[in-house]
Amino acid sequence: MDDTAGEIRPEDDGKPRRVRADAQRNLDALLRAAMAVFATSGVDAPVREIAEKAGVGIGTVYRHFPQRSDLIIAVFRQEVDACADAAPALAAAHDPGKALSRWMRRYLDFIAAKRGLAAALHSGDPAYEILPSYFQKRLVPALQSLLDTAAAAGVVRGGFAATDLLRAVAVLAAPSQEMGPEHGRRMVDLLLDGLRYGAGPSPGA
Amino acid sequence: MDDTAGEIRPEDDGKPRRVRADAQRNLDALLRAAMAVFATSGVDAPVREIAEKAGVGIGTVYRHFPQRSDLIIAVFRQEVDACADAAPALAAAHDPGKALSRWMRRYLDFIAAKRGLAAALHSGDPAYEILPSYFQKRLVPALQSLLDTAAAAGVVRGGFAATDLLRAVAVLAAPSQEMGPEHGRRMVDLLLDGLRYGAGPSPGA
DNA sequence: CACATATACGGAACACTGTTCCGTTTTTCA
DNA sequence: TGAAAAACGGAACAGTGTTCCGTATATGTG
Repeated sequence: MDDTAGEIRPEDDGKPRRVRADAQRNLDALLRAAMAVFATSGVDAPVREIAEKAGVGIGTVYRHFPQRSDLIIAVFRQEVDACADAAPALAAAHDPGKALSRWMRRYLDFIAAKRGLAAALHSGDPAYEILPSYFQKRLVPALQSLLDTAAAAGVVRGGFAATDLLRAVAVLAAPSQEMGPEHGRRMVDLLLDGLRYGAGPSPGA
Repeated sequence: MDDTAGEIRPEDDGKPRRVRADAQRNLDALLRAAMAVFATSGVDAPVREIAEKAGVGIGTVYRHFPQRSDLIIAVFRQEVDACADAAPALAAAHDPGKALSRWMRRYLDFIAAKRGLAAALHSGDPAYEILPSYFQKRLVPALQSLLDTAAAAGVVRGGFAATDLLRAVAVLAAPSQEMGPEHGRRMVDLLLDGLRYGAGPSPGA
């Protein structure tokens, strides 16, 4: 609600000193390093590896993220934000149908990269309990606006809930068997074709 | 294929010495202790805790199960076997409809107790790759025979794949939100009611 | 029954985690 | 310029899984 993207600062009030430049720089480096390491080695990667890749000491990691889960959560939120923010950008750059399909691909890639994170989410650790709601809060409006715009333009059917679509893709992207990434893409394309079926300029009948 | 239940011995060939009694006793105690601890604390419980509960040293655990995952796999296989073996037992003790519904409840309880294990399965550790196929190999025939018997008796519709039902229950039992165990039971009952709908002695029309 | 030996046991020791702590360094601002 | 606040770095701690080997014991034989 208060920090959606960009630099992260706790407060901007009448405090005399502002956040030190090196602190902000290290925080950014940490988030970037963590994102890369999590994508490569999963969320169980050692903290020391992330610290080394970011070029900082271990103490610095724990200064910014008191618990290991705080770092995971920060990366997750940042990636959710990036995915959500992609929606208006795509809507401005493409026609409604293309914007919708491109965003779905974007979302699919996001989910597919979150293998290990899904396991962490359901691990029972209460630290992660806030993530699903954040996921919904940011992504549902993003997709809903794309859906509404596309429906208004007559390229897809209206009246379809963004939540259902998000959940469907998330489940489809799960690698239960050794089905490659092709599978997820085909299923998402199929879902979109389903939305296009029966679309028309006038929503009624 | 070779050891379905009961005592576990690697070979029974012409070897002069048979398995030492204390070894077998400790192995049984370990499996029992591991099952209890996994159910209580999840599959991430410390090995030392299991060793202590079984009344053996840590070295003994690793003598029987060289890797931590071997112990998890052994417990899992044992519980899958128990669930699969319950099918013919229930079929012999109850009428087809009752046997089917009781087994589904039994299976639901099995799945519901495996929270942490599901996370381990999808952790990418190749040691667990054999488990899903074992799961299918043992459980699909068990449920299929119950389904066929019930269909032949006319209490449920025929032509329903056991695999789909197993997967559906496994997904429904997953605690994505904070829905209690009641939710899983209601959904399973609903699935069974669905199977009963339109059932009759003659499958055609 | 006594004994020799393969077998199994137990737990100290090792390697590697996440996390805490505090002396040192750097940045900020008067 | 200088002092204080802020942040840094990494040694040290606590708790994992795993290995190793001296010790204890069950087994089969004379």
